[in-house]
Amino acid sequence: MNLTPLNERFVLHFGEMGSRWGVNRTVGQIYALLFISPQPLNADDIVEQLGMSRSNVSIGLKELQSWRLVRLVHLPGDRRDYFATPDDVWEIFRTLAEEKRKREVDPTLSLLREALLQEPQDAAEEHAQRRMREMHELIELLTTWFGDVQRLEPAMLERLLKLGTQVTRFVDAASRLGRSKED
Amino acid sequence: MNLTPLNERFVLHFGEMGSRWGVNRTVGQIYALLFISPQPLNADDIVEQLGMSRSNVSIGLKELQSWRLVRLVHLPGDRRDYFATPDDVWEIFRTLAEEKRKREVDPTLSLLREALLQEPQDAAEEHAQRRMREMHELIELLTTWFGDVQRLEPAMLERLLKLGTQVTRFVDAASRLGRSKED
DNA sequence: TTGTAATTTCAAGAATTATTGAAAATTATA
DNA sequence: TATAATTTTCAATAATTCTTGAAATTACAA
Repeated sequence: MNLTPLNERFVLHFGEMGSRWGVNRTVGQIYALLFISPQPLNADDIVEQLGMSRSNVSIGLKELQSWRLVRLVHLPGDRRDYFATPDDVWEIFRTLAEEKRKREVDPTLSLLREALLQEPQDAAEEHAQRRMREMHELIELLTTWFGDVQRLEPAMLERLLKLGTQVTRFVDAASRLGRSKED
Repeated sequence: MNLTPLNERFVLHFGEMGSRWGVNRTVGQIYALLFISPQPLNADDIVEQLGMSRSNVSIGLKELQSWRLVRLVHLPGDRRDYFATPDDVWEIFRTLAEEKRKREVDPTLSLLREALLQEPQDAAEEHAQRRMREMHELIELLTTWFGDVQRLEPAMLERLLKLGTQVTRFVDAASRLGRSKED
């Protein structure tokens, strides 16, 4: 691996964590390398710096593109494909959250919705369906909230986050004024 | 698999999704079964209903306990171990979030903190460190916020979520009054 | 077009992870 | 303490996923 100790450490860490995040080691490493790189890299740059096969890099880049975590860029007078991560870490977070929802949450929501339409056949199924309803309501609430909040300007989102639990004061006030959206 | 079609569907889905959540198929299935079960189940119940080996169930239950997603219970006059998921889905969500943070976020925060203490050796490292700082700040902000909010009463949390982006009104108001915690 | 550079696909082997039955260990209680 | 019930561990193998070099495909420039 052709990196300074500091950068190697970072890249290796992302490789290791990759498996916990649902991508393999090489995908994690490629992402990490692109994230800290001062300029876009082409596949051969990545091969050279990470010491993995060209085909592996090709597959890994495809995977990262499918997550919309790296974008393809072209440099003038060079026909090779270059890759870069978005500059704005808020945008990265948003993309990651959207993709995770699409892959890890939405299929479950669909299944639950479908299951809740069935007529329970006995007491056990009735109980199971009640549990599924609880799960569905929670996930629905969380994802709806997240989808709404995510659409805020990064600056507003940042302020909201920094405010933290202080917002509860306002939530209390809103409740007293009967202004909360539901219930 | 010894389940009604409705329940089997649910259990199989969790098995499939398991790999995306970072657990294997059997762990996902065991969790799903316990989640919808009207009463706690022992290992042999699980073996019978899911048709997997006793040892696999033992390993899967250990894994779920390490996630604090199932708890061990004992029935009077029965020495076998029974297992159940918490009743409150909010509690389940909270546990899941805490464990995910511990396993998937905290190690990265540590690494970033350590990397940011190093003296950059050249321009490239300086840029890399700047990127790591951006990442660190974002993750720190998100996890701190989440940790705070998570400690709220479920009822308050639910109200907050249902309010959604409406809170931004109050955030605006707070800013105008110079009351926001920082900056 | 044709030739070359660049990228992707593929099939094989390597590595990792999951699953199992059998044996061992643990636990409760007679 | 001995026994029987229960749970865990382990080592073998099955299944899956990853990695690779070579071949095929695609994109582009002359």
